[in-house]
Amino acid sequence: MGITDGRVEQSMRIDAQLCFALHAAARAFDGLYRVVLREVGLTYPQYLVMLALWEHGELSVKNLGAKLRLDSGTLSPLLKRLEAAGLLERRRAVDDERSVLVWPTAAGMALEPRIIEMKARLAESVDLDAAQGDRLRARLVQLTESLDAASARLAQREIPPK
Amino acid sequence: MGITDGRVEQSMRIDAQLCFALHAAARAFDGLYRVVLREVGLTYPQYLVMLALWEHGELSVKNLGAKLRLDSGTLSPLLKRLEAAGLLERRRAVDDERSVLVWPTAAGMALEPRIIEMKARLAESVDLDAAQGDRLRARLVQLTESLDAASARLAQREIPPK
DNA sequence: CACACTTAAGTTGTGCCCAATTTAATTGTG
DNA sequence: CACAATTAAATTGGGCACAACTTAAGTGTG
Repeated sequence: MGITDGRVEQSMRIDAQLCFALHAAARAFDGLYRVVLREVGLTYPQYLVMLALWEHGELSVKNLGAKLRLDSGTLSPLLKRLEAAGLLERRRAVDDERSVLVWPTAAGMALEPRIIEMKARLAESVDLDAAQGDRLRARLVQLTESLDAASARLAQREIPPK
Repeated sequence: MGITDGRVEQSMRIDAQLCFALHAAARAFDGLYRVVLREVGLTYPQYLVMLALWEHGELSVKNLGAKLRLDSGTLSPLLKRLEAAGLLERRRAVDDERSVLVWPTAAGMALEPRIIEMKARLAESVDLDAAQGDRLRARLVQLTESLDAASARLAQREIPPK
């Protein structure tokens, strides 16, 4: 294959890819959530938005994006769909007309207990020790941070002249 | 918030979500790869396809899908784009006209050393111990399996009548 | 005050992902 | 052999993710 270092070549194998394993696991989780979320008519990202709103009551699009790591290009149409579904409302903030506030409607709030019940069923179905899962989660958060830092360094190096 | 069990409510918090951490890490990895893959004009899924082709030389769309966990709905247009870019070729298999075989062109093969060099730069930029990374990968593979098993169980329960 | 700069959402375009459906080829069974 | 069932790709449609750009609102400095 035109390379001499066995270790480098080894690192090219798909099943050795941490990145690939990460994607596969994320998609597997997605698939599982999709099955149960279909009952309430939500997609996984929509579920994350509702989760954030149940926790915080009201959020600006910007804050929501920061929490979910999504930009307005993704959120704007997604929020529009949730608004059309009657689960949340949107209004420009009075003190700063640039920002848009989002909060759950009564129907949106009514969804929470159903989702909690659903998650209980899910947790039961997946064989995953809670403590172990939390350790894994912590390692993923740490990984995300170091990846973001690396991205920032690379981006900076690519556009170095101010 | 209308629920009495503190632990259940705790499990609703976004930052407690393994699933969310997984997504965020996958997207962070994606972002990092995007920066460097842009130089060679590949997206991350396209890169995975090329990786599989460098390793196996020739694959059917079905086999490719099994390895990458993608279906024809995703692969068909993606492969079409890679073909248009001159990186691979496609042809119906002679022994079974249903299946389509895919293999890298010379230009596609020529990309491999560039990618290897690129990955070396990446590895250097990300602060990640190799052994630790591999342990994490193994746990993710295991998680994926148990999630898939749970999905299969749920799907079966939902459409029980034969 | 004026004007450049910055910030927040939204829009557009490209690509990915999946579900559902379609088409064509192959296989299995009476 | 005939014909139902299965299989492999491709297509269609909805939604997510991001880059690049636009618009409008706020900020800061001369």
